[in-house]
Amino acid sequence: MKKRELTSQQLIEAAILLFAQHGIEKTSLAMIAAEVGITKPSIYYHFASKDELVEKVFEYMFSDYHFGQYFPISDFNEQNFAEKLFQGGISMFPQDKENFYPVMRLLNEFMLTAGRGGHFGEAVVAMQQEFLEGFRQLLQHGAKLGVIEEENADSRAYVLALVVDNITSYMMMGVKLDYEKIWKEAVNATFRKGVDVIE
Amino acid sequence: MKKRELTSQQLIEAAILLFAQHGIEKTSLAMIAAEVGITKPSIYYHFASKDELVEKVFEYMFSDYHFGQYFPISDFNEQNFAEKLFQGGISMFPQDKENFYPVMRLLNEFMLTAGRGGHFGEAVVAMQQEFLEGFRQLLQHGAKLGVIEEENADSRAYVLALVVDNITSYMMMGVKLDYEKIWKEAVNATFRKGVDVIE
Amino acid sequence: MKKRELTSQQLIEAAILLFAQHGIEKTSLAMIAAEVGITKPSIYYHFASKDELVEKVFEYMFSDYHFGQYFPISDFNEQNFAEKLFQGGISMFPQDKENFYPVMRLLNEFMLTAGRGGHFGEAVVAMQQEFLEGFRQLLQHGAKLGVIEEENADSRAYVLALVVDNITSYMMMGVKLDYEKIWKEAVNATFRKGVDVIE
Amino acid sequence: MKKRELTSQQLIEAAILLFAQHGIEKTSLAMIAAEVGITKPSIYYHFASKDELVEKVFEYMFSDYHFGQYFPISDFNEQNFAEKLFQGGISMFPQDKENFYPVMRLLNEFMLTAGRGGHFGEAVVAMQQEFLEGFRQLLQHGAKLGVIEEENADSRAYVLALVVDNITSYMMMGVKLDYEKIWKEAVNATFRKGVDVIE
DNA sequence: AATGAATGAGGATTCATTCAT
DNA sequence: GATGAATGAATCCTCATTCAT
Repeated sequence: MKKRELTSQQLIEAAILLFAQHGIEKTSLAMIAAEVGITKPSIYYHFASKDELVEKVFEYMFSDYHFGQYFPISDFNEQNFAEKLFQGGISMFPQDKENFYPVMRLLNEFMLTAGRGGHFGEAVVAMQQEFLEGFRQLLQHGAKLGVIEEENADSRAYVLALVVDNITSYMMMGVKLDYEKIWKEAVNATFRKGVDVIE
Repeated sequence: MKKRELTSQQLIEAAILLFAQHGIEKTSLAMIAAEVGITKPSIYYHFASKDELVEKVFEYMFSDYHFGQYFPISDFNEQNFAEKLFQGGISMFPQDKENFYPVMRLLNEFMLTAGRGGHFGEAVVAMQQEFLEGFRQLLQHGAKLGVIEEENADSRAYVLALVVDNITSYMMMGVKLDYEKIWKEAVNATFRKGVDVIE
Repeated sequence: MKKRELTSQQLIEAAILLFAQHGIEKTSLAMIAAEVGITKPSIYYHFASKDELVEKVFEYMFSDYHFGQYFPISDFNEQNFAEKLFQGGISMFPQDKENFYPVMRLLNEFMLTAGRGGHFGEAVVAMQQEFLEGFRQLLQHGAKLGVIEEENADSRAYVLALVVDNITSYMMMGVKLDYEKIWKEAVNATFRKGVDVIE
Repeated sequence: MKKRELTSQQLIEAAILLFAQHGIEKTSLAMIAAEVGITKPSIYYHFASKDELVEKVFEYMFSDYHFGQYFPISDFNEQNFAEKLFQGGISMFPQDKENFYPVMRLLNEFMLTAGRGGHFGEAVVAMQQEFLEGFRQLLQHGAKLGVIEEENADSRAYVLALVVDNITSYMMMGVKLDYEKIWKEAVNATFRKGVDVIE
C-alpha cells in the first residue's frame, strides 16, 4: 500500500473510533489528526472536507455489511434451515464488543440523519431494506422448501428482521438480557404453525 | 399560566422541534430563540444553560411515556387479551406523523448518548427496561389467565417489545412497510403453541 | 433609618465584601443582589448604575479614613511624641484581619485606577497626599517641639508615610514579617541625629 | 526568530501594554489581536487561552526582575557601600516612564490577586520576599564590613525595602514628590548610629 | 420599594478551512 | 505529502441595563 493510502485508511479508522466515542459532530479534525499523528491541515490532502471524510467512513464501514454475509441463502436446505437461521442471527451479534459497539453506535448516528434528509438517509434505509428483503427471500425459500408456512411468510420475515436489528441496538445501549434465548424464541416462532388469534 | 411558564414551555417545544430536525448539537440557542420570538440571551432567564434546556426537554418529552399508558394491564382478560395487545401496539405507532416523527428521532438521539456514558443514558435505558418489564408482566398475566403458554413467556414478551420498538424506528426512518400486518403477526405468534425447532 | 437607606447601606456593605473578594470587575450586580436578598434590577432603585454603586462604595469606605484619626496632632507633645507616633502607626495596622484585609485589597484596586486616569485616581492620590502631608506637619510640629531634627524633617516624614503604608500592603499580601519591630525601627530612625553619609 | 515566536512575543508585548492601560479583565483578546494586526482566534494558535496568555505575560515581565540586578551584593565594600546602596535604589526607579509605569501598574494588578488566592499570588509574594531577603543579606554584609550597626540590621533592611518598593508605587500613581531626596534620607538613616527612643 | 421578563453589547472559545511553503 | 500560521463564522454565555407592573 502506498503511503497515501495508508494514511487515508488510518484516518478513516481513527475517525470511526472517535466518531463512535464522541459523536460525529463533537469529533474535531484536530482530534482525528492527533490520533493518527499528523497535523490537522494534512487531512485535507486526503479528503476534501470533513463531510467527505464522514462519507468515506460510511462507505468503509458498510461496504461489506450485507445480508448474504450472515445468511448465505443458497446454503439453506430442509435439514439445516432452522439451525442456519439461528446461527446467522447469532453471527450478527457483536462478538468483540470492544470494537463492535462503537461501530454500531456510529451506525445509529448515521441512521439518525436518515430521517433528517441527511444524505446518508437513503443509504441507511437501503441497507435496512436489503436486510428486510433478505429475510423475505430467505423465508420464501423456506416456504418453497416446505419448512415454513407459506401464509404470512413475509410478515414473519419482517418480524425476524426487526428483532435481530433491535437486539443489536439494545446490546449497544447496555440493556442486559439473554439475547440468545430471545433470538431462539423468535426463530422458533417462525416455524410454528397455528391459528391466528387476530384476523 | 404565568408568562414565565408560557415562554419556558414555548422554548421547550421549539427546542424539541429544532433538535429533532437538526440534531441537538447543530441546533443553536439562536435558532430556538428566533423560533419563539425572543432574543438569545433571554433563554438564560429561563434555563441556566443549553444543557439544562436539553435536560428539561428530555424530561418534558418522556415524563408521560409509560408502558401502562398503552397497555393498561388490569384491563386485560381472557376475552380481550389478544385484541388489547394488538391495539396497544397500534396505539404506540405514530398517528400524527407530523408531530411524532421528530419526537421519535429526538428520542433516538438521546439513546445514542446512552452508550457514550452521556448522562441521559441511564434514563433512556430505564425507559426501555420499563417497556421490557411491562411486556414481561403482561404476558405473565396472560399465562395466569391461561391464554399464553407459560413456557418461554418471558422471551415472547421481549420479542414483542423489540418488535414494537423497532417498528417505530423504521417508520421514522421512512422505511415503507405494512407495519400493522407485521405487528399482527408478532402478536399472533405470541399465542401460538407448538414445538420448538431449536432447543 | 428608613428602609431605603437601610437597603442602600446593605448593598454597599455587600458590595465591599464581594468587590474585595473577587475584584470590582468580576463582581456582578447579581451577586450583590443575591447577598442582600433582593433582585438585580432592584439595585437600580438605589443606584443609577454599577458605576455609581462603586463610587458610593468608595466614599463609604474612605470617608473616615483620615490622618487625624490615627495621629491626633494636637495631642503630641515632647513627652509623648515618640510613643504616640509609634502607637499611631500600630493603630493603622489591621487588627481585625478578617474584615480589614478585604477592605485594604479593595483600596488597592481603587489605587490601580489612579494611574489609569480612572476617576478615583484623584481621590486616592488625595488620600495618600493627606497622609503624606499629615506626617509632614506632624514632624514639623515635632521639630518645633525640639524632638526632631529640623533638617530633613520632611523627608523623614515621607519615609514614615511610605513605610506605614507599605506595611499594610505587605500584611495584606500575606508576607510574614515582624511588622511591629520594623515600624519601631522606622520610628526610632526618625529621632536619630547624625551625619549624612550621602550628600 | 521564527514567525511563531515573533508573533507570540508581539502578542505578549501588546498584552502588557493593554493590560496595563485597561486592566487585565477589561482587555479583550480582540483588542490585543487588533494591536498586533491578527484576528482574535489566531491568538489561540499561540496560547491555549486568555489565562495562559496572562501567565506568559507574567513570566515574561518578571523573569529578570531580581534583586541582584539592582544591588550586586559582591560589588559592595566599605568604601562604596552607601553610594552603591543609594544608586541601586535610584536604578529601580522608572527612568523611562512611558514604558515603565504601565508595567508597574500591571505588577500591581498581579499583586492584587495575591491576596485573593489567585494563582500568581505566590509568585508575587515570592518576588517581594526575594527583595526583602536581598536587602537583609546586603545589610548583614554591611554589618560584617562594619559600616552598618549590627543591631537591628534586619529591621533597617526591611525599612529600606518597604521604602523603595512604595516609592515606585507612588510614582506610578502620579504623586509628585522629591523621591530621590526621600530615598537619600532612607539610605542615610540606615547608617546612623544612636539611641532608640522606643524600646 | 421592588420584581419579572427581556435585551444589546460584548467576550472567550471552537472549528473547518485556506494557502504559502 | 505535509505543515505552520492564520482566518471567518458560529456558539455558548455573562452582564449591565431597561421598563412595565
